[in-house]
Amino acid sequence: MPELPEVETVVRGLRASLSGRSIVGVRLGKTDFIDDPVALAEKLPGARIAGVSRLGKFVCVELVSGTPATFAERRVFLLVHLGMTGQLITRNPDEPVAPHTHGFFSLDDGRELRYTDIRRFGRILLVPESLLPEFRGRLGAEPLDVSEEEFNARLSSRRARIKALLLNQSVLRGLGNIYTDESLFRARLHPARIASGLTRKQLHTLYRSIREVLTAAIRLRGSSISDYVDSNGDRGGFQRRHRVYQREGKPCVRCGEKIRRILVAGRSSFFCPRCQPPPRKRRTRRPARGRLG
DNA sequence: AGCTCTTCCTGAAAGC
DNA sequence: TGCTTTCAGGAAGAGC
Repeated sequence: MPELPEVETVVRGLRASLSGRSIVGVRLGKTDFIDDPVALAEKLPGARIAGVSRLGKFVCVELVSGTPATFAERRVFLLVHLGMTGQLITRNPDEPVAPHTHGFFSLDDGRELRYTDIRRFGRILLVPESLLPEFRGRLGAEPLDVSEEEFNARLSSRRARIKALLLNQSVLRGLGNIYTDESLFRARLHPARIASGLTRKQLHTLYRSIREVLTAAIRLRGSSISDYVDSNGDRGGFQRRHRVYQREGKPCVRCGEKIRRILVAGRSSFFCPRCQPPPRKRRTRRPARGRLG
């Protein structure tokens, strides 16, 4: 499932191959995951791709229509969220089309950018330049850009479980199930720990761990555990470095204890019960047994 | 504020 | 073997 490192890898590939190209045509299949398919088909043809960047888990394609010298210039951003199984790949039109390909964006050099998404949990939307700040504002901080001070401020007063907060895109944008589990393992923090109960030092370690995990994962071009491939259709390599994710029952690389899986915030959460000790059980007030308890 | 539950969707895996 | 059921999961929305 594409998280920050996977999306970053896709973005780097697209930036290299799409920058300066123009979109000359749009063909769509199923459109239930597209906010406004009509607008997409109307506004994209003729637009020049001025840049490709990443906004959390969104691929952000900057499009410019019209001639720069005229008032007709319009800058819009094509935002693509890959969901669980989304793929953005550049192909030649004569190459075979993968099943579940629902978007074809023809380019002026003869190639096409294809969007494939088996489960259609992805999302495609167009955001005009004027509304981009608002869109960005609804998302949290970039995990690799956020300062340690802001990171602390966003977590230290929250009473939710740390895993739920790390997954929440309005707290930090870009982390998903794989990288929260891997970061928490490296920080030796149990996923169900309450954020406000963490010490300064634990938050510091977590901050560092997230950076280290994401940086290493980007270096290996992401994790391919199911459908993820980059913009060339190539798999990533970080799945070989997972220390807890999908390793239930296997020995902890640090202490040998069996990795466990529990549900936290409705998500499978993998952790080492020895390296990441569970939080103290919440005191449940029970009626006093005797007269004075 | 933050929890659980539900919905979307498909294919893999488990169950029978 | 083959059909049916279950499950996974990012995000949003409902309801508590």
